[in-house]
Amino acid sequence: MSGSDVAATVREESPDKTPRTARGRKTQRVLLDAAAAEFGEKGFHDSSIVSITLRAGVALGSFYTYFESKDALFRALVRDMSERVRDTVAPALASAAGDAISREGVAFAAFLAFAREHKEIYRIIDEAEFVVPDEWRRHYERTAQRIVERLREGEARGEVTGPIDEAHGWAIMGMNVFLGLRFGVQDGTRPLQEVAGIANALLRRGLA
Amino acid sequence: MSGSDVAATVREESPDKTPRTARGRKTQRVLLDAAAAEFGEKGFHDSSIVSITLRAGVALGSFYTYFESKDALFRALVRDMSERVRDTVAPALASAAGDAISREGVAFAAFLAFAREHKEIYRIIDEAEFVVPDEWRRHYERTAQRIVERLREGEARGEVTGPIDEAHGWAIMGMNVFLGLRFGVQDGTRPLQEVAGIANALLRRGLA
DNA sequence: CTGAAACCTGAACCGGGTTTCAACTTTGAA
DNA sequence: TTCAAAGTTGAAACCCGGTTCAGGTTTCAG
Repeated sequence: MSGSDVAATVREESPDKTPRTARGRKTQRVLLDAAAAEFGEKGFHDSSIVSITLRAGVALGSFYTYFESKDALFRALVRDMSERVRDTVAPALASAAGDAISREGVAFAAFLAFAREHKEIYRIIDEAEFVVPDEWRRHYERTAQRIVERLREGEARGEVTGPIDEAHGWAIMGMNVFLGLRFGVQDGTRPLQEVAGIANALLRRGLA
Repeated sequence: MSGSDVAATVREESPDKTPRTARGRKTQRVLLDAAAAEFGEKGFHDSSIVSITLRAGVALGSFYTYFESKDALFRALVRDMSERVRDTVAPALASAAGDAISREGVAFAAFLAFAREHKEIYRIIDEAEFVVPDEWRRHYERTAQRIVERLREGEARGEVTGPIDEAHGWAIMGMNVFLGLRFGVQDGTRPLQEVAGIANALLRRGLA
């Protein structure tokens, strides 16, 4: 997350908490990174602000200079993660050739690689369902929407058979998420292309 | 969950807590039901044992006659939910005709209907990822395994093109779970058959 | 009918974690 | 250089909820 993104996210929640100096921005950044590590390891409820500030090498009280509460921190973090996933998949997609379906394969492969590298980020978004449901919803709605848009472009080019529905977005996203969980987070050893290949064949031709 | 199932689940965790009399079994049942409602509404961490016992109309201390801890209760509940889902899908499948793929459609439709009727159960299983990860894993591994087995039977009958992989199970399960979330829990108004139809067409022929 | 086991009760214990706050230090614009 | 604003600090107030426990009540096998 860029500094300005953090600021924007925080401003929405609590206008006064935005850092005014370079020193302040640095401290907020350190807290955010420490929080990502902590939440990724222990989950939301077993993480404590004491432990996060300890990890960040900052006094307990300083936390409340930049975040209104533990929830607000988690919210900012989820927003950050969501953007990171998007910003990882987008460039992979930009440089990819092929039809709409093989492009979905590229997107999934990029996501899977990302999940393997950032298991903690993956987990944070999942837990958002219970901690900050609106932020969680926002993430998945946008992700599904992006899939639908890509498929509709493919539909316009005659690469996929329409009509493309919102349900297609959610179905493919669900596929990707669960495969990412199984072969990204739980088991990171299976060749990435093997999994992506199976998923893409399913998407292209179905099982019949 | 039948009484014996509860007993079995609890026995694994804490042999002494099994109720010995009819009165005891009734109290445990009341607690379990109150807990399901409470967890479904508030999630694990915003639910309290005080509130659960209040809801159940039972003294706080009685809780510990039947459950070792809040976690143990949640564990028993997850097991219960998992079994209920399985026991709802199985009979629908048993009386279904058609090839392996349309049978998956039947299974999904049954699941979706179930999700609409028991949103709280759905949510409990989701949160298990963070509260009782082993129980959560058990649930999804078994669910995926069942899908794989059904597809392999279809493969043997030449109804689907193999080889069927573990990844197929997770992909289809992910699809079902996310569609269940979107069109079962979030939006319960869209015609069930419409969603099931889209999912099944995707599964059968893909998008190309 | 009887008494030991099972069950019920809720006040109190207890640990942990979030949040506040008042005193102190650093920053940076004028 | 100066000083008001921004940032830092950590002890402690405060709150909450899981768990325990000792004493009373009910059940049911013998």
